[in-house]
Amino acid sequence: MTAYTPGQAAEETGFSLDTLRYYERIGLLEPIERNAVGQRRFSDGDIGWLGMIRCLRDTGMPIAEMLRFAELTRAGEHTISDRIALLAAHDQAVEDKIADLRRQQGAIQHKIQFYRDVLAIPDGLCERQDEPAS
Amino acid sequence: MTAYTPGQAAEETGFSLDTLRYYERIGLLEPIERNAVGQRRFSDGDIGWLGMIRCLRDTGMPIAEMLRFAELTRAGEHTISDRIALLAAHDQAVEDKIADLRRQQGAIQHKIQFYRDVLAIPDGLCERQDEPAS
DNA sequence: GTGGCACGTGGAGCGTGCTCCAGGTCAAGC
DNA sequence: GCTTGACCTGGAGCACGCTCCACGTGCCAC
Repeated sequence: MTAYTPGQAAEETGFSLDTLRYYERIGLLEPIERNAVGQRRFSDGDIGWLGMIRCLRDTGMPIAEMLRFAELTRAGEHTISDRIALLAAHDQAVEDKIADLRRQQGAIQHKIQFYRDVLAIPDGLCERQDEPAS
Repeated sequence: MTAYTPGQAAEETGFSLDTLRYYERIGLLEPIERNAVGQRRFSDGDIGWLGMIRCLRDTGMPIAEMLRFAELTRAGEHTISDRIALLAAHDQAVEDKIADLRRQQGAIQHKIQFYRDVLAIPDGLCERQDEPAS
């Protein structure tokens, strides 16, 4: 079982030192172990949990909901179905978000093509270009 | 050519009245036409532009970059290739974001499956469940 | 023993993107 | 003529998620 200094934990997880302290402060991390002089020593478990946090965060889960997940996790095995529900809802939210992004991306690509077409028109032939609605 | 009251424009575009005024204030919209008593009347062109804004906003473009796009658009046709470049870069950013979401979604689904497996283990057979790294 | 460095704490501050508020104008309806 | 409602303005305030700061400790190298 490795112990990570704050610097190593930051390196490993990609969170800044301040963010790690912040997450501990708000209870997203449970209190991190300390060495003799009071400095944090992150465990493998902490690093793993931070991986989960990063995953949830990067998929757009707000901190409040991550906190709820953290609390469920701490509360023990009887909360597993709640955790499944929470994650499944989030999974669906991510699915929806991706579908939305794809849709909007289509509009952007359409617009790019519109501009390309405008550029392709020889100068004299171009009376007046009005932009389409979106 | 229809004219939209602020309320209608909000309805049509999904932006709040305050947001519409805010966008005009910061220059994301050019100054909206006013009627005799100083109330805004949005044109079809405004509504179309707001559709573009919504599309860019919802795909995560920061306001500063939308402002740049707005300025290019106002500057005239000689900026079209710049606009293409801007939109193409954003299109790529959206593509990357989607790929990222898919990757992280995989991890979430993996975790859900892990929890489902835990639930499937009959009570006595379960010595101790440690969570995987993520 | 002096620097430099990695860490600690509590609390303030910040960037983004709105959102709200007080106080006022006009038009329409009762 | 009074209320209601949609709008106006300038400016303050807010939610979120960090990020920075001042000041202090302990350890190691020179």
